[in-house]
Amino acid sequence: MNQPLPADLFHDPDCSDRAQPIRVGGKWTAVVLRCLEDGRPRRFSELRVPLHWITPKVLTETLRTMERDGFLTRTAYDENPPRVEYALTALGRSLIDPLDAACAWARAHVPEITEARTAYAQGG
Amino acid sequence: MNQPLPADLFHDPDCSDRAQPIRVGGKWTAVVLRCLEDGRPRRFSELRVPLHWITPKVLTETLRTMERDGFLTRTAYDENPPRVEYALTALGRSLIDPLDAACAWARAHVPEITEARTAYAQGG
DNA sequence: TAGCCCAGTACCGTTGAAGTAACCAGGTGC
DNA sequence: GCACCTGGTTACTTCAACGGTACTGGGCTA
Repeated sequence: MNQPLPADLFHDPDCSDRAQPIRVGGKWTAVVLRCLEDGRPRRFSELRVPLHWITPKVLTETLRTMERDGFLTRTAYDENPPRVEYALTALGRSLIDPLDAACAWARAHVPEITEARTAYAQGG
Repeated sequence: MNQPLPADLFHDPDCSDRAQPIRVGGKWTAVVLRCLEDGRPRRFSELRVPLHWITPKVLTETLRTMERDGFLTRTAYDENPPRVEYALTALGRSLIDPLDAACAWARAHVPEITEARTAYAQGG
C-alpha cells in the first residue's frame, strides 16, 4: 500500500448511503468515480483504502460492471508483482456532473428527510 | 377508473430501468414523481395506470416510503367508497430538478453504454 | 342477498446485491 | 523451503427489494 489515499476525502457521506434517494450505479460506483475524478489512474489496492477496505470481491464486481458499461478502463501491466490500473473514460467523467447535482441536492435536503422520518415515526 | 391517465406519458423509459446508472429512490419512485409533478393530487388507483398496473402491495410500499421521507402527503377522506389522495410536497418537487438532470444524462449517454456493453461482451 | 367499489393488508416466493472467509498463481526475498 | 506481494476467484450466506395471489371492510347498488 504505497501512499495510501486520505480515506474520507473521497468518501462523501452524502452520496454513499443506501438510504439516499438518488443513487448513481451500485452502492460503490459513486465513490469509485470520486476516487478517479482527478484523472490519475489508480491501482486495485489503492482503491480499497478510500472505499473503507471493501472486500476484493465487491470491488472487483464494481470495477467489472463499470468497465463493462464503459465508465472506466482497466490496464494490466505484465510486471511482478502484478500491476493493474483503473482510469475513467470520457463517459465516466460525464457522470460527474449529475453526481455533483445529486450530492448538492442531498446536502441541501437530507436534514429535511431526517426530520420527516422522525415526525413520521412519532406521529404514526 | 375515472379518466385514466395516458400511461406512457409519465413513464419515461430512460428513468425506470434498473440497469440505468442513476436512480432516484426505488424502482417506482421516479415514475410516481412524474405522475404528480403537475401538482394535481391523484388517487391510489389513478396512480396504478401509468405505473403499468403495479400491484397494490408494491405501490403501497412505494407511497409509504415517499410519505415517510416527506416527498408526498397522503390525505384520506371519510367517504364511501373510500378516497385517498396523494400529492407532492415542496421537498418532493425539489427532486424534479435532479431527476430531470438524470433523465437528460440518460438520454444523452445510454446509447454509449449499450455500445460499450456489446463491445465488452464480444471482446471478452 | 349478492356483488361491486376503493384502498389497501397478509402471506409467500423469487431475485439480485452485498458481504464473509478461504483460497490461488507466479515471482521475490530470507 | 517458506512466507509475502498483488490482484484477484470461489463458495457460501444474508438481506432488502420486488412481485403474485388472495383476502378484508363498510357502504352502496341491482
